Amino acid sequence: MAKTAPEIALDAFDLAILKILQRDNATPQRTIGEAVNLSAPAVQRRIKRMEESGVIQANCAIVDPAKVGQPITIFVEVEVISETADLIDAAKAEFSATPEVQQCYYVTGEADFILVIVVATMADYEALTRRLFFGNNNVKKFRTFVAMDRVKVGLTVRLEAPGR
Amino acid sequence: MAKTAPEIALDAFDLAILKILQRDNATPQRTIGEAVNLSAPAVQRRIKRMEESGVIQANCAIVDPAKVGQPITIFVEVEVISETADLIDAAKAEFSATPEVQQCYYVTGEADFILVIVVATMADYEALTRRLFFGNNNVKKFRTFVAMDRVKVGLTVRLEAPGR
DNA sequence: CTCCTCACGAAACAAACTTGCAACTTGCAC
DNA sequence: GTGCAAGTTGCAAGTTTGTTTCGTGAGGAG
Repeated sequence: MAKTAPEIALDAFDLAILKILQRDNATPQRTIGEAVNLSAPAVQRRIKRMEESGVIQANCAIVDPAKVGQPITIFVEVEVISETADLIDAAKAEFSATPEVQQCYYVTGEADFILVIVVATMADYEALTRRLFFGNNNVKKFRTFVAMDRVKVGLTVRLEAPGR
Repeated sequence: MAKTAPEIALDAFDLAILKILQRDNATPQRTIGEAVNLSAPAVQRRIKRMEESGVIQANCAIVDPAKVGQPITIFVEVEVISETADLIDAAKAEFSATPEVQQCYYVTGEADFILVIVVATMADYEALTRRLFFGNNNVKKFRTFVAMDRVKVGLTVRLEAPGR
């Protein structure tokens, strides 16, 4: 039921492998092996273990939104009226199910949710606000930030040096 | 120098392929071919074309930050004092070069930059604020939002249905 | 000291990717 | 309507890559 989470321990080899895969997971295992001084099978076993343990969550292609007709990235801070558990869960579910919502975080501070939204046109965004925010009685207010420049985009995680 | 951007046109096949790769780029081309009714070589050629044209920006492994000792995700809205081109560029460069900064956007609205930061401890974040914000004379103020729940995380882009 | 467990490396095996070629479809000029 | 040129497809062979198996050696417990 619960997803297998064996809480694996990672050594310097694993981190070095992750560092490479995080940048390009099409790198041949043999090449990785040469880079980290390990044989290809050893690399293969470690990758498999990290995938099974959830350290590697997914292997996916990163698509340029602008090249597929979705050039607008928007941040939204959402403030809700009532923070009861079921209302928050309902909001999480709705945001998660919306394909235009690329990322959704439940946060502390002056807002309750922060959304990253990718759309084709401002009209699309306007329609989305009607549905997600104005159509939701529990949304008190929301603030919009339109991205002019995607300076740095990725999900790359910092991997500390082996000596730890 | 300039990145090759042949501005390719995508048809329904390309979108269907992208949709699969966006979720799992380790899917065999043969399997993709069966799903979209194309032969494996045809799929391969389309993927290659999309990679060369920049539609597919990268192929990478998604690492769970919590599993590698970086359990804290933080949003920061940064407001600067002066918005001259060189100062903005300097800020972009500094944010980009900081490994803890996972994402950085230059935005319109009540803030100028929005950052997504991933760190191991709040002490690390505190040290980072000293360096990035208090140590930068051009930062007027910044607001911090700590993520309690990463409800939806990804860089998946919505791909409209073939009929277009 | 012996046994057990575990991780690594080398080689064989299986699978996937890549390339060349001929045939088909599409668009356009004549 | 006819013929040409460009692009795309599918098939098949060749090559690279990923995967499994087996044997070896390094700790750790009894």
